[in-house]
Amino acid sequence: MTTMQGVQAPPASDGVLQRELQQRRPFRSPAQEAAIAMLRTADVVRRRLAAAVEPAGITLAQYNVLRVLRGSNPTPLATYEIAERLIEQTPGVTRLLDRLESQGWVSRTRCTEDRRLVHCRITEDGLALLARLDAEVDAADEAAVGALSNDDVAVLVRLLGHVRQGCGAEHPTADD
Amino acid sequence: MTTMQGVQAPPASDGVLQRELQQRRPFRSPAQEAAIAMLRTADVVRRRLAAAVEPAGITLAQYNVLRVLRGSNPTPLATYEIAERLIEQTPGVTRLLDRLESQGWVSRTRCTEDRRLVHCRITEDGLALLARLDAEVDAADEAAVGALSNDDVAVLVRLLGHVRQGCGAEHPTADD
DNA sequence: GGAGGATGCTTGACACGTCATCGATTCACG
DNA sequence: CGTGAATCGATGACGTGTCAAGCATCCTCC
Repeated sequence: MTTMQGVQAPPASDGVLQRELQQRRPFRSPAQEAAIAMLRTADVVRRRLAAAVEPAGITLAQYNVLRVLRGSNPTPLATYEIAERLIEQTPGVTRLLDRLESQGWVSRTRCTEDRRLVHCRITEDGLALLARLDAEVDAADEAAVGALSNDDVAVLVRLLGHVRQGCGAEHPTADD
Repeated sequence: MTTMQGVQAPPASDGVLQRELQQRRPFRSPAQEAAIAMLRTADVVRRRLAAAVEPAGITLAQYNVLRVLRGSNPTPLATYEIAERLIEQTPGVTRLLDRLESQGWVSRTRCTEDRRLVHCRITEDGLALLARLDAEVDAADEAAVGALSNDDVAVLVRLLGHVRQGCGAEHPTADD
């Protein structure tokens, strides 16, 4: 890219990250530093969210499915529609739903008009569960970005959007 | 207050219904939007990196272990030291090493001075594998953040660093 | 209306993340 | 010296991500 660094990556954040890491060598490029920062940060945020949700007996992946279903409630969603709306794409939605249904948070019925489809809805118990978790999750979100000003949050969201576009992946960012 | 919307209003006490309607909005808070953006973006980036690495027959997690070992080469690392330096913390390093060793990318030897430790080193074949993958991985990194200016990359890295600190998680992440 | 293809879901296989536990080894302290 | 705590690692169990294959159902086109 630019000529300013050969092997030496210019410190995007004055080398703080690098120093924490006890790295013997700097990042090969700013792009690499950014990619690693994104993966690590998301890992930390995911952990934080999972910790907020798991005391209730569900995993973060299950929670996200419930959020999607709450967002469409009372209209049911087909399994593939849930998959499309999840943060992390996965063909494993069927199994997530298996466990959610066995715990009573979700109900499934075979669609009569198109028997290939399975209509999924969140139950009253599921809604109550989410309502109980909202505060915890909001707190986790706030903890994650609380150190940032409103402007910084907006900038962060915008830059991340550019990154997603650059990776050529763009599907809706929906949940509730 | 909230604009009514005639979807089958359940007889809820005001708070409940209002909450439902609020959740029809895209995001409940800027913090939530940012958290979701981070998770989704990292997912996209991880996919891109995994695609760059898996044609060579290793997973992204295995690749990251090899990168850590290359970073310390020729000094061997104990298993727990590898775990500390991985991007995503995991107690499963033993199993990652099992597969890497069986494929010949890594060699392990029981430490003679402290028999609890297992010294792990990357093999010559492992180094060659990484050398072959460097270009692919660099390209993936560039693809991810290529849409951003250098200044934007620096801003992104800085903001992500603040988020990590806010989550109160600081552990090392080294790779090469 | 019947054949072929597309669609939606399920299942199986494997790797990984996560937690709990256990065995082996080392070290600190009495 | 010997006991007990701490450390390191392996292992088992469970949920999930990922790919591939299989099955039922629908649709299109002949």
